This record gives sequence, C-alpha cells and structure tokens, in this order.
Amino acid sequence: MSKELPKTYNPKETEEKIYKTWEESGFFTPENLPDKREASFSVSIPPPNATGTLHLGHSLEYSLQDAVVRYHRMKGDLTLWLPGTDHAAIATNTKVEKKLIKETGKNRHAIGREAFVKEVEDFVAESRGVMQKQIRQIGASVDWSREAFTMDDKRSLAVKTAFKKMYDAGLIYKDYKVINWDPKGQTSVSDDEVEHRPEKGMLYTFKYSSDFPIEISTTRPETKVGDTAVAIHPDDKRYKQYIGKEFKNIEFAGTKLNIKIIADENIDPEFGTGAVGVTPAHSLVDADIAQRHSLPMVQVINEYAKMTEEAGTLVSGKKTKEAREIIVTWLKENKLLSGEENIDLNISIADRSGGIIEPLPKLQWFVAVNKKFKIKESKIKGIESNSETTLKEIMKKSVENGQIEIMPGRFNKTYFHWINNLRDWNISRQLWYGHRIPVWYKGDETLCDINHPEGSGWEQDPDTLDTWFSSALWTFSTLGWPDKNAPDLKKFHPTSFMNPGYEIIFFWVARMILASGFLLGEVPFKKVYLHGILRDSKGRKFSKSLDNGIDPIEIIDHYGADALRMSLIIGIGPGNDANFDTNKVRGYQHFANKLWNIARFVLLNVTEKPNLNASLKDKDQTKLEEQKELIKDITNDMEEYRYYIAAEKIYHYIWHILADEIIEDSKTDLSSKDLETKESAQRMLLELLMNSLKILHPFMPFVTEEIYSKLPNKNKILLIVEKWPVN
RNA sequence: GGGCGCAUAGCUCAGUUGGUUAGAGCGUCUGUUUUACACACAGAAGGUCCUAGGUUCGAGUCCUAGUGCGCCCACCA
Repeated sequence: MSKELPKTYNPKETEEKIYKTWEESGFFTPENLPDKREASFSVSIPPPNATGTLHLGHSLEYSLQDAVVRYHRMKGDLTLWLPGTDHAAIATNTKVEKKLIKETGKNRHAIGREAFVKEVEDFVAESRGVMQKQIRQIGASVDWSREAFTMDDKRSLAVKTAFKKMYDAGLIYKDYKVINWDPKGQTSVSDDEVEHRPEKGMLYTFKYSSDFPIEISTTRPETKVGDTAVAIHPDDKRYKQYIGKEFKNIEFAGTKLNIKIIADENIDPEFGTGAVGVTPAHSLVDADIAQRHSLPMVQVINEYAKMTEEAGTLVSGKKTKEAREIIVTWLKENKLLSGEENIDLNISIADRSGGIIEPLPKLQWFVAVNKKFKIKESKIKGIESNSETTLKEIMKKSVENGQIEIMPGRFNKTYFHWINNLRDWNISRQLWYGHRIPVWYKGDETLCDINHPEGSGWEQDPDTLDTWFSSALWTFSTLGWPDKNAPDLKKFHPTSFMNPGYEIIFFWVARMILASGFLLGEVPFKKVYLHGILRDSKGRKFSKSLDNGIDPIEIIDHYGADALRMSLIIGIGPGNDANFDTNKVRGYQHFANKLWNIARFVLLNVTEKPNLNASLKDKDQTKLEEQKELIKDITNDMEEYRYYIAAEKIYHYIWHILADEIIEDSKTDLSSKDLETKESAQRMLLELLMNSLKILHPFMPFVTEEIYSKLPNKNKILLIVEKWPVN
C-alpha cells in the first residue's frame, strides 16, 4: 500500500464523505442492489415528529434499525428502510402557536385558519431539513427516494380513503357523547392522551336538601348542580325502598334538581355513603350509567372550564374552582354538609398541553372497536375471509396467533389488557393543523368523500383527525396504498421489522394493527422490537425543565457516529430503559481507533500485491476456522434479534482475540525469511480483518467502510453490499 | 385497585433456553515506548450475583415468600 494511514482514526474526516459515497452508490434503494435477491426485508422508520430536532432517543432507534437493515442487506435480502416524518398535529399545532404568540403576540385565531396552517407548514419544512441531516449523520441507510410525510399528497389520499372505507363500513360514526376535553388546548383528546396525576383532594358528604333522604359523597361539588340521579347498589338494604322514586324541583345551590333514584350493579356500597350522585354530562362513568337508565344530561361546565347558565344563578359564569368553594359554602350555610375527608385522588391531565381534562358532552367522530362488520379478505389467522369480525378481534388475533411477535414477550400482556378495556376511539380534534375530516354538509345532507363534492353550498367538517389516525396507516401508506396493485405494497408489505418505543405501543403499534387488518386484511409487520427510554447518566428522563438534553450531533462531533451507535446498542436489551453515559461512548471511540490500528498493522505488513491464494499453514487455517465458528454464533444472535449481545461479542473478538492474541502471535511469522510462512500469515490476517469488518459493519458502518476501501482483498465496490460471511 | 419490571465489581449495565475459574465500559493500583494503537500493552485489586426457604447432580439463571426501588393501566364517586 502506497499511502500511510494516520496514526489515529478521525471520524470527522471520514463520515460525511462515506455517507455521500453510499448515497451516490444508490444502494439504499433496493432496486439498485447487486446480485439476485429473492427475499424482501422491509422496515418503516417510526416517523419522528416534525416539531424540530432529533434527540438521543432517536439515535438509539436508528442505531439498532440501521444495524438490522445493514445485516439483511449484506445477507442478500432485497432490503428497504423507508424514512419519513410525522406531522404530529397536536404537538406541532401547539408549538407553532406558542412561537407565533411569542413573536407576534397573536394567537391562531387572530391570523385565521389559512394563514396559521401556512405558518405551520413553513415551520415543518424547516424542521424536516434539520432532521434529514441528523438522520444522515447517524449513518442511517434509508432510501431517501421513498421518503414520506404523513401530510403529503399521497399520505393525504391514503388518510381520506381509509376514513371513507371505515365510514362506509359503519365503523366511523359521529355522536354526541361525553369525551375528554382539554380546556387549555381547546380540543378533545382520546383516552390514551390522558395522563393521571395523584393529588390530595377532599371528599365531601352531604344531602341535596334537608328533606332529601340519601346522603351522597363527591370530590367535585361543583358538578353536583348537573346531577340527575342518585345511584345505589340494588342489594343495598339502606336505600332499597327508594329505588325508582323521583324527587322534583329540589332547591340546590341556586338551581333546581330533578333526581331519580336508580339501582346499578357497579356501585360499591362500601365506599362513602354507598350512594352516588350521577352527573351524566361530566363523568365518563356517570355517562355510562345515564345511558343504561336513560337519564337526562345537563351540561353545567363549558369548554373554558367555566360554569354554564344551566348551572344556576349561584355559580353561572364562574370557574370550576371558584364554583366548588361557593357550593361548599352554600352547603355549610344550609347545614347540609355532614363530612369533609382528606382523600388521595387522581386528576386527569392532557399529555400534550398539561391542561386539566374536563369531561364534556360533545359532537365528535369515533372509530367503533366493538362493532361487527364483514371482512372481505383476511390473511389474519383466526379470521376467515367474508366472516364477521370486529376491529378489536383483529387487534387481538394478529398477536395471539403469532403472526406478529412482540419483543420482549412480556408486553403481550400489556397489549391484550389494553385491548380488552378499549372503548371507541375519538378521532376528531378541534385543531387546525392536521388532516381535515373528509365529510361535507349541506342542509340536512351529509356526504363522506375523498374529494370535495360537486355543486355549491357544501361545507366541510371543521375538525381535523387525531394524528395517530394517519400514523396508523404508515406501513402501507408509504408503499403505494390505496393502490392495491402498487408494486411496493406487494413486495414489501407486511413489513419485516418495527422498532418503536414501548410508550407508544397503544398509540401506534395497536392502531397500525387495527388499520392494516381492516384495510388490507393482513398484519402491518411481523416483528415488533420495543425499545426503552434513554435517560441521562443519573437515570433521569431527558426533559426541558431539567435542562439535561444532549444533542446527538455534539456527541457525534466529539466521538464519532460509530462510537455513539455502538454505545446505544451494546448492553441495551429490548424493552429496557438505559442510561446514557459519554464514558461509554468514549470507550467505543477507542475501539474504532483500535480497529483502525489493526488495519494499519495489517497493511504495513502486506506487500502491494499480496498473495491472496497463498497456501495456509495449519495454525493459520485454524484461526480462520475459529473465526467462522464465532461468526456463526454471532449470526445466530442476530437472527434472534440479540444485537446487543452480538455487538459485544464482535467487540471482544476484535480487540482481545484478533489484536491481543492473533496479531501478537503473527509478528514472528510476518518477519520470517520463509516466504510460505510469511505469506500464509499475511493471508490469514487479511481474511480475518476482512471478515471482522463485515460483521462489524452493521454496527460501525463508517470506520469499517473506510478501512474496507483500503484493503487489497475486497471484492465489491463497497462494504455495504459485501456478502455476509456465513449463511 | 389491577398488571409488569428491576435489585450482579466503586459507578452504569450485559449474562439467550440452568452447566466448567460470573462479563463489558468507565474508574482504581503496579509496571511497560514492544512491526500498529498511550484512544495502547502486560498484570493486579475489587462480587455472600437483595434476603430467606425450595427444586436439581448442578441456580445469577427455575419456584415460593419477603424487602427496597421503578413503570404501566384504572375517573372508589
């Protein structure tokens, strides 16, 4: 070799150049891959939110996915890794509105829907550029020619088509129901977007009036002006005599209540007084009771968490918190309050805005998960074509029968538990950024269609869709669906591997299974490898308030992308949280340098034209065979998705076997005057190094590719398309 | 209230189906310019694998109970 390698490996000089070489080679696109490839292997990237820059959690995700993808590419599969971004309606809407207020002092209403959406689109375009650059820097071998966005034209068509198909099947319906309302974000949210936070509260026990026979308990006295019933357990002897009685025009805190006494199995006679004041409009549980007993619904709280006129003269127009105090005072003054007790309770919070959820009755769109429909074509085991099924059953069977394997297996339980308790999915949001609901109204007419209906006077539903509705279609909306004959769809769906965080198993994984099952009659992916949360070195979550965020680009600048990737794979098993420590990254930076110097040593010891067919001495042959055995073992680990173990074994082999033992031992042979001895040693080292580069490449693609380019025994243009050494 | 996870070297964590002297990174100590690498090499110290029982020829690994952390789900009003 003519040129001397520098003493130390410099990732900064190498990485950008190498990534460019890969992109220009076209090998990220499966159609351009060399050799005949039968089996396809496809991965959809979990699309990062278009809200801004990527964090280390993304690096974790891409490090593993890229390793998986590169392994399969080398194995000879027709390999596709499809990139893209998610418009993240609620998150982006919030972020841009905040920015707008900060910069101009105007909120979205002040500038209007059209101008606001434009504002968001500009922001998103900019963010996406940053994110694309970051994905390149980590070395992700994604097919940029297929890049997708959940709001682009193709995905919009998919969303509208999916909506219409579900609407036509009767699985999407509009209804006036009690939903989770976020007064801060001014939108409804689904059950999954509600978080619970423990808080100290007060349990008040009282009667509506002095001549009302039953005491009730509540933590929310302000809602009691909306009560229409008192529920008791049917077997409760204390109250049995009152069942069915109605008390009309009870004077209560500035309003008049009509209370019916009803019996319901779900009431716990042991709790409180054993009697519940039923508030159908402001409790999801009470709304269920109300429905069972056909109780009237009185809305006493509005969208701004203030009391309505219906709430009566005493509290009308007040905030809920003030109303509570007023009513408690009124109860005390009228000697109706018999108990106040400190109690631990959970309050509901909207996960995005942090607003306190107020259950409200509202006209919203829902996906019916328990409603039966006839599935035309099903490849899901346990669900026959042309049979009746439900979305819930699709979600259940797809996993139950093993067509989808979730790793680690313990999450199966979580998944099934969620499905069993699942209620209809509220998919409408009162936001401006997102896919607009493809339904139009004209007078009494309602029309669901992909395009604006012909004729004038049609007005589109103002609501937008839950962002997860479009994400649910991701594995196939990116492959040409709704064109059922799209070549990509045929070749690459179901996808092979999906690598999301466990925190979105409900939001996303379950919804993808639902959507793919209904629309395609098949599963969206075969393997779900869940990853955990990456925390800081002290085990704390990364958060803005702690200001402990680490920019992956800084780490890459300092230690190299290979080192970062390695540190995010080794020792991090599926579904486990991990702490991020720069010391670990530094360790693998040293490893990259070690490999570099192994290559230097080997290249220093081979002639310009080494004899690649030199006959091998027995001991050298043995070294090759031992390495083969190790590679078999590693390959087995990778087939079983134990990348976190495989990478460590490779590390150990290269450093402590190849460098510490084999190279050390070879030094005498390399300086031998016997040509055969010398050439045998040279050949052995070249082959061991070559194989080491191949097996390490999925994990540390840059440094291995760079070294590969300098080796005399390469037989491909680039390492990325080299053949995996065993099969 | 239901479900799940974790507890292994000073620190952060691996340990696949139970099988020889329990591993990695970082840290500590002692040496060493040696055909590459001081981002290195040679060597060393450091572990009752949370506790107590049990199964087994054999347990960090399986079972039971307990202790301490952590997570998820759930509107006991």
